[in-house]
This record gives sequence, C-alpha cells and structure tokens, in this order.
Amino acid sequence: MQKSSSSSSIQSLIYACSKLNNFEQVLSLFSRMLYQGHVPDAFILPTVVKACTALSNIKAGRQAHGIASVSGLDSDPYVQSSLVHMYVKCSQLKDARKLLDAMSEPDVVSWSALVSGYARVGHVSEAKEAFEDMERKGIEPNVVSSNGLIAGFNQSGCYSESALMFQMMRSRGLKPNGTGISSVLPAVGDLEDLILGNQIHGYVIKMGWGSDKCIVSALIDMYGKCRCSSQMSRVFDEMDELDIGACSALISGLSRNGLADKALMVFRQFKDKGMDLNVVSWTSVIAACSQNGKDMEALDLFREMQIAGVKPNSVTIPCILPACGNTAALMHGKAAHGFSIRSGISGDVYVGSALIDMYAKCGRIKISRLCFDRMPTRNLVSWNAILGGYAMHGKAKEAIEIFHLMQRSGQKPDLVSFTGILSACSQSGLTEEGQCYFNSMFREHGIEAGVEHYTCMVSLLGRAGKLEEAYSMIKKMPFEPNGCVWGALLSFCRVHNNIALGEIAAKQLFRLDPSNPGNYILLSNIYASKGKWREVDRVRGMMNKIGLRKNPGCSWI
DNA sequence: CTAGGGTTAG
Repeated sequence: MQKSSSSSSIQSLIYACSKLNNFEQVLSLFSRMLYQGHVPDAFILPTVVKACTALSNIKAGRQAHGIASVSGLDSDPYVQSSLVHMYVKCSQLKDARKLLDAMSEPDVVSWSALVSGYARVGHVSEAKEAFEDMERKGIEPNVVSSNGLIAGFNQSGCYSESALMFQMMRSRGLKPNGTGISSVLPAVGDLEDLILGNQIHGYVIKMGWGSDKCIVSALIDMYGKCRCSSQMSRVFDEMDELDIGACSALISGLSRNGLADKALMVFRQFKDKGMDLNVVSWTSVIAACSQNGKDMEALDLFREMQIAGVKPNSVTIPCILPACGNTAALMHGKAAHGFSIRSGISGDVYVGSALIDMYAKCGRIKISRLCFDRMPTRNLVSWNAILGGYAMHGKAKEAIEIFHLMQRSGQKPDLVSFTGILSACSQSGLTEEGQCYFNSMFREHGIEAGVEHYTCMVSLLGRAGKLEEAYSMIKKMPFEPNGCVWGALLSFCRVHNNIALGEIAAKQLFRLDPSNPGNYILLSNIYASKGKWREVDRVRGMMNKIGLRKNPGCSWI
C-alpha cells in the first residue's frame, strides 16, 4: 500500500507532469488522488481534462466531466472550456455543443473549436449552423472561426462557399492571415477563379509571406488548377528554399496540365538532389504517370518508392491500381491488395473501389464482387466500379441487378452508372431494356445523356440490326458526334454489311481520325462482302496514299 | 488552471 500523500503535493506533481507533456502520468496521478479521497478543485480539473484531450481519452474525459458535475465545478469557465475542447478532440460534437449552450461566459475560442470540429468530420451544415449560432449569441466570429468554416467547406467540396466566406471575412474588416490564405487557395483553384487567385497572390507578396511553405504550395496548386503553368513554375522558381510540399504541388500541377513527362523529369531532379521525398511526393508522381497513360512507369515508380523505404498509404494504392488493371498486371495488383490488407487500409472506400476495377480489368470479375461485398462503406465510385466491371465482362444480368440494388440502397446513379448499364445492355443484345434505361435517364433522373451514352445506344441499335434507327439517333444528338459514335455505327454496318450508312460513317471518320487504319479496313470489308472490288481498291488506295498499314493485334491477356 | 485554424497525392 502506498503512502497517502497530501492533496496539495499530488496536485503539484500533476501540474509538473502536465508541463512535461506526460499526460499518461497526469491521469494516473489523478486517479490515485481520487482513490485517496481527495476532492479535485477548479484548478486541477482543467489540467486533467487537457490530458484527456491530448490522449483523446474520451472515457477518462467523461469521468472528469462527471466529477465536475457532482462537485458543481462544471460552472467554472476554465473547466467548461477544457471540456469543450476535450469533446471536440474526441469528435463528440453533440456533447461539446451542449456544453457550449450552457456556458456561463460566451467564448470565441471554444465556439471556433466546435466549428472546426464539425469541419474536420465533414459536417458542413452543422459547422455553418454553429458559426451562425455563435453570432446569434453575440459572439463576433474572428479570423480563426472563419478559417475553420473555410476548411469545412473545402472538406465537402463546397468551394464557392469557401471563397464566399473568405470574401465575407474581408468585408467584415477581418484581415486574412496565412492560415486563411492557404485554406482558401485550393478552393480558388477548383473554381478556376484566376482573378481572385491573382489578388490573393498580390496580397501574399504585400504581406511578405512569400516564404511561407504552406502558402507557396497552395499558390502553386492554385495556378496549376487554373491552367497557368507558366505562373505556377514562376512561383516555384522564386522560392528561396526547396520545399517538399511545393515540389509535390508542382508535380501534380504539371500532370494536370498534360505535362506528365516534365513532372517525371522534375521528380527525378528532386530525387537526384537528395531531397527527402515523402509519400505525397511519390504518390503525386505515380498519379502523374497512371493518369497519363504511363502505366509501366507508374509500376516502376511504385517499386522504387518501396525500395526507398517509403510506405504507400490509402491514397497511393488507388493511384497504382489502375496501372495494374490497364496492363493486366494481376500479380502487381494482388500484391497491392495484400499490402492494403496488411496495413489495414483495405476498408478504405477508394482502395476498395480501385480493387474492384483492377480485378475486373484483369479478368477476375468474381474477385471484384468479393471485394465489393466486403466493403464496410460504399459510395458512388464503388457502385460504378462493380457495375462497370460487369459491363466490361458482358454480364448484363448482374449489371442490372447492381443498378437496381444501388438505388434501393439509396445511391443515386450518375452519368458513369448509365454508361455502365447501357454498355452492358448493348453487349448482351438487351435492346429494349437498354432503350428503357436510356429514356429513363432524363425523364426519371434528370441526367442529360453524354456522347458515351449515345455511343452505347448506337451500338445497341446497331447490334440489333436497327442501323437506320442508330443513324437517326446520331442525327438527334444535341451535340457534335465524335469518332466513337461514328465508329460504333461503322462497325455494325460491317456486321450487317450496310453500304449506304457505312459510307456515311466512314466519311465522317476519315475526317475526324484520318490516320486510323481500322476505319478504312472496315469500309473495304463492307464493299468486299458485296463483291464491289473496284471500291475495295479505291479504299486501299486511300490508305496507301497516306502511308497507312494494318495494325497488328495486341492483347494483355 | 483552460483555449481554436493551413498546403501538396485518390
């Protein structure tokens, strides 16, 4: 049995431990104090709650709250404030909110904490509500509260609200600080609001924040999103010290602007300079490759990253998986899957969706379905991935099943979902069903069909031999048909040997895509099927004139 | 004795 210490000596020990950030010790000393029958006062309790906050220990925090209530200390402003922060840190926002409403002295700091608490978990409307409630209670929001709300809007993709909040802050006479600037810039970029972006850039220069790494990275990102690659590179070059965040922003900016080769080049330069590359920098260069058709490079970089001792995370995996799928590199894909399981990220919705897609592209649709069924949470991307997988495999029955299941689960379909269901119907010859889904797109879901949907419909009708209907569908399109649409028509003209429409489609294709040998071959085959040898020779002559040769076939499987 | 906010990869 330990010797009982006096209340004041154990309390000074608690303060000392708290100063040293030894929060575990604070809690254990506090429980010893209680055990010895000492009653905590309004001075020690905030320190204890602070320890609970630091450790995200909600259980101990609630106990402290209970002690505060029974002893009446819960009316002390210090105790209240510390408890609010504890609940916010532990994401118990309802409790934080309840405390704030009961607080004796209104407090900007605690209200701001609640706003950013909601923002962090992506509950924008609650964040906004909290912001307005604090105003109603007579507390003027300050720069920090506004910044918190901006971060919340960004989190949920409400970029125009972010920019609006930023402007409102300025009109209220609040001077934006560095944090606010780096929070609003990603939104400015997504809105491609170059005017506001330039204004902010000017303000940054005026304030002398040109060497703040967060701000500079955010500026680079903003110019990249606004497609100002020269401005972007200028900001990067004018930095006095290389920063890893700015490098990553530059790489993704280059890639976004179609300069994947340059992105790869600057990445190599950073590596040669001996920069301490992190997951974000590696992932951005891998994304730059996989999003620009450089699948092999992406796979090589992924390997190189692991050799360099950098651990992939839940963003890296969805970046590398498309490269595995596109090259049917099943072994690499399986390895990435195994890695996700071992590192506990296989439940991530983006990882899961990317796995579904990868397995489908590698021909393993049953594993795709298994991944789908095992997902703890699904979003539109996951539903579209499995739907697209079934479509890819020509499994219309399963695709239709998924399409209805997703809606029964409360997930509204989008353009991508309709591409999936229509292409599944088209491939399986479900002509009437496909037409039904196509008609329901706008009528029932308010979604305007895009070129890919018309392409599916042309294939669907063409396959059924309804070439005239397919052609009138093209004529009805509210926008200019592209090569895919005409290509679909030409292919089925070949299947059904329809010279008249085949010539129309081919004429358009020769205009849109003159160097694709496939189109000439299709047309010449249509002529050949009817014994029109002079026409066959004419098409062959056209091909020779521009130096085209038949492409050899290629399959990854 | 308590106390709030940031960039870059999907």
